[in-house]
Amino acid sequence: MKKFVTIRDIAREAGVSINTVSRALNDKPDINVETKKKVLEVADRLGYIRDATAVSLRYGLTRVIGVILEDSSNPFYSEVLKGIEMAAKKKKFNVIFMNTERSYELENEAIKTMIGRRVDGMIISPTQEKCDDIKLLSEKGIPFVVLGVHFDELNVPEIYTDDEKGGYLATKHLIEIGRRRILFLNGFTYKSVAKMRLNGYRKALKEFGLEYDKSLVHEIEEGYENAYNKVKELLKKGIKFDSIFCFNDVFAIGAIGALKEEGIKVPQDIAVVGYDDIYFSKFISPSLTTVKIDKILEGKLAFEMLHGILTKKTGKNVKNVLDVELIVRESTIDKIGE
Amino acid sequence: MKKFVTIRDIAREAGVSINTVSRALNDKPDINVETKKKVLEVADRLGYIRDATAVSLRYGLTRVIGVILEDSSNPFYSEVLKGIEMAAKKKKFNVIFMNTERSYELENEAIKTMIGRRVDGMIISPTQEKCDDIKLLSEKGIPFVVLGVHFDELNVPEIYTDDEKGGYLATKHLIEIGRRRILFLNGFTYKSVAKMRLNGYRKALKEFGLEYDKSLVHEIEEGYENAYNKVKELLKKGIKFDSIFCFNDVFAIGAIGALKEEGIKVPQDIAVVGYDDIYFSKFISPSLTTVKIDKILEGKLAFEMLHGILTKKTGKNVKNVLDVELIVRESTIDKIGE
DNA sequence: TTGTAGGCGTTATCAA
DNA sequence: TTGATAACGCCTACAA
Repeated sequence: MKKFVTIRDIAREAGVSINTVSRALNDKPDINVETKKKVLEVADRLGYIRDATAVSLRYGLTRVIGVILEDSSNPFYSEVLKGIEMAAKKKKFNVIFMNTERSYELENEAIKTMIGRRVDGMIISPTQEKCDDIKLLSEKGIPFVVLGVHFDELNVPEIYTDDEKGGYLATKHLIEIGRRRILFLNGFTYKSVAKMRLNGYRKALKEFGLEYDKSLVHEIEEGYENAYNKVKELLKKGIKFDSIFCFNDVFAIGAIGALKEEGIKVPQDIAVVGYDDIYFSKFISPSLTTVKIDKILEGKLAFEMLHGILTKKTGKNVKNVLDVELIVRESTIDKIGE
Repeated sequence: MKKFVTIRDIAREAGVSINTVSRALNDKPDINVETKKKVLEVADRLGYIRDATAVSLRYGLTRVIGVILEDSSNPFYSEVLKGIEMAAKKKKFNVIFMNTERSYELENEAIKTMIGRRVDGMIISPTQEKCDDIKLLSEKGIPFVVLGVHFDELNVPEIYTDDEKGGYLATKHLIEIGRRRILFLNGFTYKSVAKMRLNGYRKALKEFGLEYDKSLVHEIEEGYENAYNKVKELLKKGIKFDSIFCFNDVFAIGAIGALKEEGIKVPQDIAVVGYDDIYFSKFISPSLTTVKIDKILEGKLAFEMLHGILTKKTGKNVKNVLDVELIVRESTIDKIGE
C-alpha cells in the first residue's frame, strides 16, 4: 500500500490527465469549471495533501527557513524563536531550527545542514568566536540575517538592539539614584553585544564625570552560577560597590541571590539592574529593573527582513537596530509607586 | 549562474558518470579506490553539499520530524523542545516546529502542514479540545508520539509524566507539614494532566482522612495573572485556606505575588507548592517547592520513542510514563536547611 | 480546454 | 568497475 495520494491517483480516479489535476489544484485559469470542480472533489475525497518535497525540488525553493541559535530554551531566545515562527507562519514558511550550544563547530555544522536542506534563507545568532562561516554564506549568495549581533568586520544584513543606549540608560539610571561605584558584570567583549553595553556604561560615567574603574568591570560566562559566584568573590575580596549593572537578567538574579545570602539589602544597600526583561523579571522579588528588549518583535522583524531579502524588496546589507527601553522596578527603587 | 553544485557538475569535472559520483559519495563498495578518491577530491573542491530535498523525494524519507507544541516560548515546552532537538541531532534528524497557541484549529493545520512536508514522524503536544486530528493521523499510519498528555479514548503512543503521583506528593507534603485546608489551583480537567493531578490530590486527602472540599478546588486558564486574580478573589470572599497547590510554577508565582501584596507570609501563613520545576523556581523568593519534571529528558525520550517507531524497534502503542519528584524549598518550609 | 513530455537532484537497477 | 536509464511527485512548455 502506498503511503500518500499523488496527483496521478487523482488523475486516474477523475479520468483526466495529471496536469489537469495540477491545474485544478493550483487554481490555473485554463481549465473547464466542471472539470476543476470534479478534480477538487476527488482530491478532497482521497485526502490529497501536496508533497512539499517534490514542489521544493521542482521550484528550487522550499519555503523553509533555517534558524540557528545558541540555545532555544534560554528565556531570551525562546521568545525570539517564537516571534520568528509567528511571522513565518503568516507567510506560509516553515522553520527548521538547530541549537549551537555556543560552539562554533556546531554553528558551522548547522549552517551546512541548512544548506543541505536547501532552506530559502537563514536567521543566525552567531557565537562570534569566528565568522568564517558567515562570510562563506555571504559569498555563496545564500540569503540570511544575522540576529542579535553586529560584526564590525563584515557587511551583512543584521538585526540587533541598540545596546550602547541600553548600557547608557542602565548606568545613567544608577547614577541618577545616587550610586557612584557601579559594578558591571558583563559578558565577553569579543561579542558585539557586550562591547556595546560597555561603551554605553563608559559613556554614562563620562557624562557624569565619574572615572572608569577597571576593578569594577568583569567579564563572565553565561549562567546564574557565574554571576552568583563572581559577586560572592568580589564581596570576599572587599571590593566596594553600591550597585550592579548586569549583562542580562539571569546574571542579575544570580547577583541578587548572592547579595541576599550575605544579608545585603537590594536596593537599599546595593541596587541591581538587569538586561533583556525576560518574562520572570517582573515576578521575582525584588522585581527587576532592567533594559527591555521586545524579543518577539525582534524575531518577527528578523523574519520580515529575511523575507524582504528573499523577495528582493530589502537591500542585501541592511542593518536594523531595535530600540530598547529602561524598565524601572524594585531592584533599584525601594517601595516603588508609594 | 546556478546556485548549487550537483553530482552532474562533479561528474563532468571528474570525467566520470553521475552514478560513479553517487557511489563515491555514498561509500558504496563497487568502485575503484582511485576513482573514488578523485571524485571526492573534486566534490570537496567544488564545495558540494548534497541536496536533501532530492534525497527525500527519492527515498520517501526526509529525516525531518515535526514538533507541534502549544507555545515554544513557555518555560516548560522550551526545554522539552530543546531535548527533542538534542536527541534528533544525534540521529541526524532535523526538527520543524510549529506553535498552536492552544488552538485546535492551528493544531489541525500544523498537522496538515507537517504531512505536506512529508516529515518522517511527529511529536505532538495536543490541546485536547478534540482529538479527531490525532485519530486521523493514527488511521493514516503516520508515525507520531503524543507528548505530555494521555488520551483515555485513544490507543496511541504517548509519553507523559506520572501526574497522579505528582499531585499526590504535593498534597501529602502539605498535609505532613500540618496544613489542612489546601487550595488547589488546577488547570482545566478536560486535560488529562489536570485530571491526573486532581486524582492525586484527592488520593492524598483520603489517605489522611481529610474530606474533599469543592470550594477549595478551582480550574483556571493558563497564565500568571489568572492565578494572581483568583487568589485575590478568594481572599476577598473570605475563603479560608492554609496552603495552595498550584497546577504549575507560573501559577505558584502568581499566587505568591497576590499573597505578598496582601501581607500574607509564605510559607508561615500560607504554604505554596508549584509544579514543573522550571528554571527560575529555585531563584525566586521564597524559592519554590515544586514537583519536578525532567523536561529535557522528556523531550529526548519523546524523540527516541518516535525513532523507535520509525525503525520498528518500538511497538506502536507504547506508553512511557516518566517519574516525577517533589523538590522541597522555602515556599513550604521556612528557613530551609537551618 | 486538455494531454504529452521533460526535468528538478538523487539513487537503484541493470547491462556493459 | 563503470555507465545509461528510470523513478520519486510535481509543475510547465508545448502540442493537440
